Amino acid sequence: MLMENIRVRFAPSPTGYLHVGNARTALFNWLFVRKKKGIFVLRVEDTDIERSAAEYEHQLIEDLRWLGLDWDEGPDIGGPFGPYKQSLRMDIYSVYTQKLLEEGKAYYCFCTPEQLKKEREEALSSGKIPIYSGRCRFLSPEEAMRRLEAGERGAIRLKTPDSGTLSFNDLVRGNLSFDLKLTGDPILVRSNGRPAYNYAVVIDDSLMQITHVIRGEDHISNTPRQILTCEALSISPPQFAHLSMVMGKDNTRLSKRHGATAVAQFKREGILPEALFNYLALLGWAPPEGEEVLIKDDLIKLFDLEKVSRSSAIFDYDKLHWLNRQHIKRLPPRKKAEIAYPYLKKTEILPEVMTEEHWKWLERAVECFLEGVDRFADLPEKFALLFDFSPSDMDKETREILQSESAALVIKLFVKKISKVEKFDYPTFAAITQEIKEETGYKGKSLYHPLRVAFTARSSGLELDKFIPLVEDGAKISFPKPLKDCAQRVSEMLEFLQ
RNA sequence: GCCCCUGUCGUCUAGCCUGGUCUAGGACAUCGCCCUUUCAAGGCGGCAACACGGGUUCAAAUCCCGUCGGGGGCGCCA
Repeated sequence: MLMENIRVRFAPSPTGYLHVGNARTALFNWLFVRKKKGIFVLRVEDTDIERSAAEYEHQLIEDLRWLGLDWDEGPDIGGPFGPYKQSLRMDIYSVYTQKLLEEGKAYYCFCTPEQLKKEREEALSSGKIPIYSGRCRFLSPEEAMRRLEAGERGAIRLKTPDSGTLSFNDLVRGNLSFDLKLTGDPILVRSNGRPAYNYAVVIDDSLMQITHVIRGEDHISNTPRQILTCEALSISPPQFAHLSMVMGKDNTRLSKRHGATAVAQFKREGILPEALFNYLALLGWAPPEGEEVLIKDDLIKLFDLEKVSRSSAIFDYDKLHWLNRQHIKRLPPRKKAEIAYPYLKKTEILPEVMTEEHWKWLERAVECFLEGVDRFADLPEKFALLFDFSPSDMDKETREILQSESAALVIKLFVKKISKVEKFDYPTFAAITQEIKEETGYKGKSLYHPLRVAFTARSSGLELDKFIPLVEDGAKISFPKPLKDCAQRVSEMLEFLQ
């Protein structure tokens, strides 16, 4: 028997791709509940038919799973308190609505949206409180019935107190209190018969026995309304915890113009799910010990909802990238190659069908190039060092290296010597350069720099002890675009020079 | 306009509840040095913050008040 039966939920509406802000909310819920060994519920809030789409719902589930979250009850796996989609729960809500109407705790409102909008604007411009006037509150039930029967469509509102204070304890912010005269009668059911968000959540959370509601700060001012609804329904409200918002660099809500915001986008760029997971957990929370590179199990152990920051946090792409590098490093070589493959196949560096020989080579190549790479999507560009060798496209800096006094001689000698060797590898390279060094007296930069350029047509890149074996072995394997070996490269370079 | 939340290095934060141990700690970024046949990685080091103004106190980042800044909300959106 569990001492406390903690149940939390993540309740997104399928109106767009999963945003990192929402992902963080989901993650904090997950961390909290996994630590407490409770139940995580996924519920889809699709009461707004105009904006919801099935396509988004699938994407949402996929993104959540990719991030590494799992749930114990949800629309895709069912559970004892289903259905887990609000659009499938319409008849449930109406039972409660009937009850509230009968008890006189809710009433029909026939004001039109246009009328309400006008009133709101007038109130705002004259400095008054822009809340519902309560005009229909005093309509008798008989009058309401009459108008309904006459074909008028009405929304249903909750009758709320006109004065007093309502306060509740927020798990991250402490005691919060609100002046009830500033809270108008909220719409429970829209005139199209669909429940409004604030109403549906209350009923669903109660029926699904949710004990802790962990959500964004933008819901703080909804909370009094929801507690009032609980009271009308005679149910006890859950505990609340409101998380701060995620901002962009300019301290406005994180949006597309700041960079990637959708989980799927980070996935596409080659951010590891464990890195995004790790980063999101660090956004507004810090582990007590100081070590920040953490995996899920560590995070579950260390997480503490009450230690979550109350102020908003700016999303830092640099730190995400750093964490990504840290997590990439921890991956076994084969895994890195497998993740890298799609990115390289897409740019036609690697073939559709990979032999074991390809994989082995790729493992080595990826191991070399991944150093200092932020995301897997940056890899094709790095591989160009191997696959694109064109002396005619060299940049200014590279050409200058070739114009140094040592360059022509070193390359010429090298071509001569390499033509005599059976098998070229790094030790051979070392031997040849040693000979050139002795013959010409050139050493260090003046010796190696021209050779680097001769091999790569670039002034920087991999270290040659890594580059040479990779190219030599790669040249023996078939690729969509063949890999030239070193001998060929140097002679092409010499040709170009003359 | 009104209400609510929030304010420690450029950024994420530790410390704040339970004043002194804070000449404010860590991480990212940045800068410098080392390593190195370039770059990166790695190692070492530097720069850098208690929003402001009043109180309370022997003593305030920590407690109180005010100001200012930032965010959110005031929907038949969620």
